[in-house]
Amino acid sequence: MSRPCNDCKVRDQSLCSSLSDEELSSLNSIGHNRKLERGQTLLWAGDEAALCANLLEGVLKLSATLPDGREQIVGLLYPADFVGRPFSEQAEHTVTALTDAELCVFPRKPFEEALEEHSRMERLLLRRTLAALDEARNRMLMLGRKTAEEKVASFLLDMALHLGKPESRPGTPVTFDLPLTRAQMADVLGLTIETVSRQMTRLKRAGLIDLPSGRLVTILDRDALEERAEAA
Amino acid sequence: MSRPCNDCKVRDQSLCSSLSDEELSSLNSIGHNRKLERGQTLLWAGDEAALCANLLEGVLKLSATLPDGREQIVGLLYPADFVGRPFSEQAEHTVTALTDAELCVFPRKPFEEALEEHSRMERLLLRRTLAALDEARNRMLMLGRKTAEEKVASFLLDMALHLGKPESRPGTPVTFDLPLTRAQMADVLGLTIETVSRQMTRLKRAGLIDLPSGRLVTILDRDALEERAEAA
DNA sequence: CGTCCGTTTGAAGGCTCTCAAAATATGTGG
DNA sequence: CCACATATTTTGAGAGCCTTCAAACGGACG
Repeated sequence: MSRPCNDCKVRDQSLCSSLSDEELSSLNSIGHNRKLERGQTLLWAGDEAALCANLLEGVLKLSATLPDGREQIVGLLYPADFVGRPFSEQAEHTVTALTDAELCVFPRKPFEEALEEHSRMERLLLRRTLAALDEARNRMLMLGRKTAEEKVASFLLDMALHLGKPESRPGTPVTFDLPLTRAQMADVLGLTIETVSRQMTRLKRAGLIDLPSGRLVTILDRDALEERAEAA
Repeated sequence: MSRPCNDCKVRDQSLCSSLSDEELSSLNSIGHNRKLERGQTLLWAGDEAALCANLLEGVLKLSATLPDGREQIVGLLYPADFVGRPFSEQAEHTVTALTDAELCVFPRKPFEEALEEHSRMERLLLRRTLAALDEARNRMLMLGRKTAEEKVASFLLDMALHLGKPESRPGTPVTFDLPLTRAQMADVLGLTIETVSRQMTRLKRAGLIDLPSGRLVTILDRDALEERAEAA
């Protein structure tokens, strides 16, 4: 058995938060720790969906592709998020690490049994799946109806929520390190690299954000950014 | 109590298919039949999510809007589909009838209790929600990365699947009556009315489809349409 | 210090949108 | 059942946003 769950970084945020310590140790016996390097793929769309997991650390992307190679990132996963597709023989989307990452991995079949055995966990997964569905649908609005500037602004605000320091005072600048390249941002937003880059410099020149170096982003004027995110 | 479930059009396709006859009658006691006219809205985004339902007949749209009125249809619901958002105080998306429709409606709170009581139904809802999530994400690929022609071709194939006669011989033309206006198609595909219309006539002139009258569509060459749906 | 990868910037083109009007379908009242 | 009014769809012309193609710039790493 791998490392005891007491040390787990996401013990009380992941699906496992629904389990008692005893239940947890039985689940733990079928799971094991796994690390991914940036760029490494955990599951390929079309392949057997062999496993499920809790993400402990890092950021993953979920992506879909067309036969000619065009790619769309259809979801981003953060620590404590659930990974995988129970009850499906085949993975529908590809799961790849955007940063070095760490997971608690379960073979799918035994995990499905654990779900049926631990109804509180099943219930929590249902709630999370419903929330993920709402989120995916909201992202459809962004993809179908927002302009390039609105898309980039929305994306930056979303990243700030996930990566920014917890609750700095409103009005205070927030800084974070983007885990995505421009190409990956483009694949999230349904744009091209060049368009993303141009919109970033536009926002910078407008004084709404700063790009100090590398992939660092500082949000200087959150309110103005929010306005541009949905053309009030 | 409303009409007995034995007459139900979707008794063994809806969520209820997971219930025994006795279980069903207890659920039935909290549900009632409701009809919607074309254009009528069942739930408004932002309002209290007061109810859940099984769709018995007709087609519904799920939509999201931006403050300035731009709209995106984020999902279509067909008979036997589940409607609503359990465990959420607020509806995230607006639900509106595209055709006259009939539902079996449950107040949300009692329905949530029924879910917890009938674990097979809860499990089935989980599976359906996971499938809906996969579908929503695939639609993100369409919105973000497909051209107008590919979007329209994909849409027509999708409609044929849902509305076409069950399993006509491959190669045989399929005809169906679109439940959506051009404007609604545009809102599904993230395009404008005019672009949708132009792509439809292009496909017609190319001999892949026919538009006999009104909203009737005939798919003449399914294979060719599939090729244009994802630019092989 | 040179190479490689990612980012930025520029110029031109094309796909889709916008604006506009004609054509067709739908619906209503007489 | 027809005539009119309304809504929807089609078609056209032009503009604009984003893409494509290309090159310069910058940072990381050997």
